[in-house]
Parts: sequence; structure tokens; C-alpha cells
Amino acid sequence: MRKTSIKDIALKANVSIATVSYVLNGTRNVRPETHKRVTEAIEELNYKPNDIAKSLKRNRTNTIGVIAEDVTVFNAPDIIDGINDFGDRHDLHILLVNLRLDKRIGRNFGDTEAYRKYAANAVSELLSKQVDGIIYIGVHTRDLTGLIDAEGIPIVYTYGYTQNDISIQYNDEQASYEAMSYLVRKGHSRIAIISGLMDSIPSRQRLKGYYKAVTDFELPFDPLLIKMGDWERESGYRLTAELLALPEPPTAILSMNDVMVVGVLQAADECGVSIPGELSVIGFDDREFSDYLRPRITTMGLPLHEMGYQAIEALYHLINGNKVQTLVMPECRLIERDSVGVAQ
Amino acid sequence: MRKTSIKDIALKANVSIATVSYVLNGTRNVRPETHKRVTEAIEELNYKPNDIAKSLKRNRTNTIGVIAEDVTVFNAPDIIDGINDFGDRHDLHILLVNLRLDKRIGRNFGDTEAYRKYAANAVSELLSKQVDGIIYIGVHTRDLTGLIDAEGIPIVYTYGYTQNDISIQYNDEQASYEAMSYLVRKGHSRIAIISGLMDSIPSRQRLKGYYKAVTDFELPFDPLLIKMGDWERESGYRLTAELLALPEPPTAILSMNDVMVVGVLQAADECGVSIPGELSVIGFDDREFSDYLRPRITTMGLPLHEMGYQAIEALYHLINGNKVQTLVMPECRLIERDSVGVAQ
DNA sequence: ATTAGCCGTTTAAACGTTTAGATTTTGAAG
DNA sequence: CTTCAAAATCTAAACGTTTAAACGGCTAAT
Repeated sequence: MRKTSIKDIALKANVSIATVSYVLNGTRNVRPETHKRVTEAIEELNYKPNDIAKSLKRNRTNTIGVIAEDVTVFNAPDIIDGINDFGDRHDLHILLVNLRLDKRIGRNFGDTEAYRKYAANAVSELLSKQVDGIIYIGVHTRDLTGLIDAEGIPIVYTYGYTQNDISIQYNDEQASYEAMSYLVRKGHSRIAIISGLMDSIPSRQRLKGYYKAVTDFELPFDPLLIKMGDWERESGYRLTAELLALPEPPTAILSMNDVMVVGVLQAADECGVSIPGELSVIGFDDREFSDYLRPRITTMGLPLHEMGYQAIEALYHLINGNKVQTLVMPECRLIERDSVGVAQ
Repeated sequence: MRKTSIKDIALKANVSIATVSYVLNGTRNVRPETHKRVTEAIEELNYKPNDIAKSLKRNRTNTIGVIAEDVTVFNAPDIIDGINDFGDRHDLHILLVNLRLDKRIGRNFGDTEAYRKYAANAVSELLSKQVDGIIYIGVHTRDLTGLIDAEGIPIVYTYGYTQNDISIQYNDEQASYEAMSYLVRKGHSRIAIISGLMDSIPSRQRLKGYYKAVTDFELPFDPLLIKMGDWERESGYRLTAELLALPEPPTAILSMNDVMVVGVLQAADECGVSIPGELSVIGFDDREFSDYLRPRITTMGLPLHEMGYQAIEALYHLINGNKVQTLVMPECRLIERDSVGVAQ
């Protein structure tokens, strides 16, 4: 049996389908008496509107496409949660496309052919589905100019940006500067930094923040304190060992993510230096496990939920034809735990 | 300017719209010469099909609704990833509804009014969007009978089940039994267990597996070794302290999740008992951090990706009118790391 | 030369809505 | 009892597809 449609309601309530539509949407006045007849019919026939038909006519789906480079990467779920938060309040639905790049290409995928193909496919699917706009969730911040042709529908980027579109990013430079300030306030001056991969934009920005802090706070500058990691635990381990072997080792380390801090902890332990007693460390990301390690690690938390929220909010305005600022920057926040002590 | 439609193609290629549809779908033979004219027109006009219109006519959206109780809970992303894996291969799209229960109600939400309301809303949205089927991703395994009325479209559950529908669950009893066997093989016989909340089904199942192992392997049975935790770290800590204070403490602990293992580690450390030297521990879940703790913890990994994959596969068959087995059980897998030693 | 059958193509209706614009109803004013 | 404007309702087209059924032309068999 066919599902009940507006037509069945019209028949039962003895009105035209137009009238039914009017009571459904409140787009025109209808006499209370008629209104009642219609709502009763709706009730009795257990009518459920068909958004597909509505979308076809209205040329608007109230659905946005979310392209995630990989939903299993730690930042994605909270961003999606933020998108949902706003979406719920504004009747916006989410069509999720998961590129699965981490599995299909590997963690540090570059701008490969395969990657472009996946992205293009995703967009074309979403376009066919007539989404009103697109949010792109990357795993690393990168310049994605030219990657996606959204054919006129608005798009906003998160972990990624483009020369012409909106993007939501936290301020890496400032976050790293703030982490440094915190260490300085705790009395540290010989502070090392372990970066992520240097072709990554956050790495460069955070390094900039480091330099700025060194300058502003007049810290002793020593190139030996600047170590290039690769985001992985092992590099945190290896580089910390090197740092601790220095004639004059640092009293604090700023690591560009929490995963590398795991390596820092291990190296320190093996070298017999205590954290936070003899060595302090700050991470980035506020991963769940940073509260589980011992010592519990102090870290810069990322405004992931807010990024998602702001992304869809911007998109919403774009969809409704309003102007929106090109770059939105929610703030990172230092989560104080136990891995930073005062320098002697 | 309106987007180009099948009608424009027809005009340009000098054929009827039906013919265009036929070449688009390959549903009927068309002369090569005509075919060429049409595809050329498609190319030139940069035609993109409108799936909304197609869905309306076909009464099929090729879209499934995924209701997640909370996407930020650790099990959700991998399940979604599995859903995507199959979805990509079979041209199934995903409309994601995130109930955000963890934020809105709290971690151990029961069967509250608010919860039922969110669920009902989600289903009704999805129904309006005319999804072909629904996958429900819970955070705990529970009986959800009567919660959702999917009005005739198929639904399959993951972390949750119903008396009438399909559900995908791993075998908790067997997983716990296997963990026990492993410990026994390592020479342990005095084995304690720290459960999750006892109103949770996995807790009860796993306890069953524990009992079975105790019986099968003829281990000394001691009620003092059975501790009721609440999934949280603190309970792991507290209960381990109690266990270690026993006149005859266990040589191994089976913890029903990795988070409580964090507490186990801490308690052991504070009591000066070494892991895995004097005490062994196995967790559940294979959380990312279980590889970051020291010792790296041995744990039962959950087949999350596979659950998602099987869920959508079952749904796919259901949508196409095929029968499908009611309960699918992908297997858990022991991840051997460093927290289990041989008993002396 | 007629006819049957097949192939390729077209016609037209349908899917469930929205929404201009036309039409009818209502009720107040004359 | 008319008249008229305002309010309520209806008619019908449209959104972009799919698809059953009809159609026309061709080939091959009679």
C-alpha cells in the first residue's frame, strides 16, 4: 500500500491539496474550522510529509554534505558533533561522506591522484544529492585550493582552507605562544620544542609562535632546542633522548601533539629524569589519554566542537545568501594538568 | 540560471527525454549513433543528474539513516567507518543523526523520557527524508524493544537489539572466556575480574564467560575476586587496591574495559606491585591509549569496523527484500601486549 | 506485396510537493 | 437585498526524473 500523501489528506478533509499544504506550512491563512478538519485527517491517516518531494519543488534540501577525510581520526567526531549541535537547532541534516583516507592512502597522504579522485567523487555524489552546502573536514590543515569544484554551492573548510572560501581554523601561532607564556610563567627559560612534520602548516605556525615567545620573553635562543618530529610517538622518544643528552638540557619541552608526549615520557623515564620535577612538558590536542598518562599531561586543547559549530553556522549564512567573514578563529585552551612544574 | 536537466540534453541531442534517461541508466537499447549524440550533449552541458527527482520517482533514495547515540563515544567512528566501507561499494549514502546523548543526558543515561523523545525525533526526520533503512548505533548494548517505530522500513541495531529486528553484536561471553583462557595458558589460576556497571548486558555476559572459564579450567572459585566496577577509571583504582589488600591477592585481573585498567595500573604502582611481574591485567576495547600506557596493555579488541560493515550489509539485503539472519556475531580479538606475564 | 516481429524511439503519466493566480465565499457596509 | 473588498480556497502548472505503453520503420518471412 502506498504511503499516505497530502492527496489522501485532502480527500479525507474535503479540501484541495493546496489547502493541506497551507496548513502544513502555515503559509496562508486557513479558517480554524478547515484547519481542524485537516489536522484531524493528518492525525487519523498518520501522515508523514515527504521531504524528497518538497526538496524537488523547493530546490532546497535542508541537507548539507559533510566530507570527512577520515572519521576515525581523533578530531573528526567532535567537529561532527559541533556541526550536529547547530544543525539540530536549524533543521539542517547531514549527509556524511567519509573519504577513509587514513585507511586507503595512509596517515600522511599528500596531494595524490587517488586522493583527488576520492574528493571529486564525494563532491559529485553530494551535488547529485542536491545538498545546500558542503563542509570539508581535513585531518591536517592544508591549502586545498583547486581541489574541489562545488559548482556554485557554498563550502566551508575545517582543517584546510582555500584562497576563495570560508575556513575555520584555530590560531596555531597564538596557541603555541600561549603554551610558551605558561611555561615562562612557571619559571622556565630553556625551552625545547618538538615539532610535527615540517611540511604541515600547523607545525610552521606553532614554530612561529615559539620564536615569537623566545623573542618577546627574551629567552636564550638555542637551535639545539628545536627538534623536528613527525607527529608519531617514536619521534617524541628519540628527540627527547637527544635533548636530555645535551650538555645543557632544556627544563621544559613543548610537543606539538600529545602522541609525541607519550614518547617524551618514556625517554625521560629511561634517562631517569622525573616529570614534572626535572623536566616539564606540554602537549597539543588534549587527547583523552593525556589524562590517563602519568603524570597527567598538560596540553593545549583544540576547540573542535566549536569549529564544527562555526563551520555550519557560516555555511548556514552563506546558504541564505548572507555575507560571512572569510576566516573564523575559535581559540585553543590550555588544559592544566600535572606535567608542568616550576623551574628551579 | 537553472541547472541543466535531462530536458536540456534532450533538446540539444534532438531526442526525447525518455531516450536520455535510457542512455543514462542503460535501461534500454539505444542506437550507437543516438547514444553518442546524447553523451556528447551531457558532456557539453556539464549535466549532473538530480538524485532528488530520481528518488521521488523511484521511491528509493539509496540513502540509509544512521542514528548514533553519540558520535564522540569511542566505538562510534569505527562502526561508521565500517558502514561507509560497504556503502561506498554499493552506492549507499549516509544520513547521519547524532543524538548527542552523552552531552545532553550524560554517560549512563537510562530509558528516560528525554531520550525517547530524541530517538523518536530522529526516526521521524529520517522517515521524512525517505531513507531506505536505518542503522542504530548505541553506546551500550541494551534491549531497545519498543523504542523505535520505523514504520515498515528495515532497521538494524549495533550496540542494542530488539525482539524483532536484526542486530549485530560481538559475543561478550566468549570474548571474556577467551581472555580467561589466555590467562590460564600463562599459568594464572587466581584471577580476579572487575566488571562494568552490572545493569549492562555486556557486564553480565562477560561475567558469565568468567564463570564458565572458572568451571571449565577448574580454577579456585573465590567471590572475593569478583568486583563490581562502573566502567570508570576510579573504580578500577579502588577495586584493585582492595584486591591487592586481600590476604591472598590475585595474580591476574580481567578488567571489562581499558579505562578501568588505567586505574588498575595506578593502584598497582602505588601498592608497589609490578605489572606484569607480580600482577597481570587484561582489558577490553583496545583503545588507542592502551598502547600508550606503560606497560602497554593487553586487551580484547572489538570488531567495530566489522560490526558497521555487517550492519549495513544486512540492511542492504533487507532493503532488497532478502532474508537475513537475526543475529550476526563478528568476533573479538585478543591484542597481545605487555601487561600479562607468566605466573610463577 | 503483404505481414509479422523486432528494435529504437516517443508520448504521456506519474511520483508528492509548492505556489502563482483564479475563483469562490464571507461578511460588513450601503 | 446588493455590492464590494477581503479572506479563504481551489486550479493547475511546475520541479526533474522514470517507465509503461504506443508508435514507426525496418528486416525477413510468407
